[in-house]
Amino acid sequence: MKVNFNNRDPVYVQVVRHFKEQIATGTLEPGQEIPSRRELANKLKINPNTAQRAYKEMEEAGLIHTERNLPSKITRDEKVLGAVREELIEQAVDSFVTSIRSINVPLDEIVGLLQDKYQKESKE
Amino acid sequence: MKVNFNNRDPVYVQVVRHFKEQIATGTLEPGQEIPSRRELANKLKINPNTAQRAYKEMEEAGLIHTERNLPSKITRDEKVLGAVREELIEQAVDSFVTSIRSINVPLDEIVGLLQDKYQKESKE
DNA sequence: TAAGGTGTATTACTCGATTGATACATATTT
DNA sequence: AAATATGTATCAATCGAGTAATACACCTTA
Repeated sequence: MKVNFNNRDPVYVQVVRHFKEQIATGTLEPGQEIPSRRELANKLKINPNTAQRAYKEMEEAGLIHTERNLPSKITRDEKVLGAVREELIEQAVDSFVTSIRSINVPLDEIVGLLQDKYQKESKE
Repeated sequence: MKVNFNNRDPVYVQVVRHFKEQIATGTLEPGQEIPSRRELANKLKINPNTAQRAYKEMEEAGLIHTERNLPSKITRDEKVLGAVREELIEQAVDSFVTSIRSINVPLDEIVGLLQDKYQKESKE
């Protein structure tokens, strides 16, 4: 468990994003248990309330379930789980298309740039 | 002159972005005069200081030049002008690649989505 | 000369999101 | 029963970006 925090976005947003990525890539599986609020807070060196806020968002989005004091679990709802990946992708594509179109960049040029950068520079 | 403001980003950032887009697409030409701070503020219904801040950013970036009280002008420095387009594109591509890669989306799938959306939905 | 436009600097305020402190009920465990 | 861990709710504090108020020097022009 490791999250590369940036200084722009709120911590709780980045935590949610991180879980969504884990779900989208299958690293987190349906029904899998996740750390408690306080445990997560310890690992990530963040305030427990911040962890709670992230979990609350995910709970409301139906991504996780919590019963009493038992460990929260990733939902088994395939529909919800599938939508996570689609949502992340659509969001990225939409925002990208908006940016690019306002500069009138030909599609060919874009695809070329993407191919260059996609596999490359996985490092840093 | 019309800027579609959103509620996320600071106004002065959006103003700068707007000018950069105009430059990148050639709508604003080298040496062309731009409105005074107060005039722009009137048109866009924003505070004159906000306009000033946007112009200051552009001045520091070398995008515009200001002499005394004369109307500010778009720079004639071709190097700077060309870099604007490249910067906008690179920024968009980088951010997109980062998003997409963390979800492990195959490049083929991406290109398909892009082709669908790029020409489409110019409306809304 | 007076008036009105310009760019610019300094300062203050606002305002809201984000984070943190604290408390409470429940459940489990020892 | 006591202790500890859990989820949750409420409230307070912070804190900094963004915006605004104001003033000043300059120039042009009427």
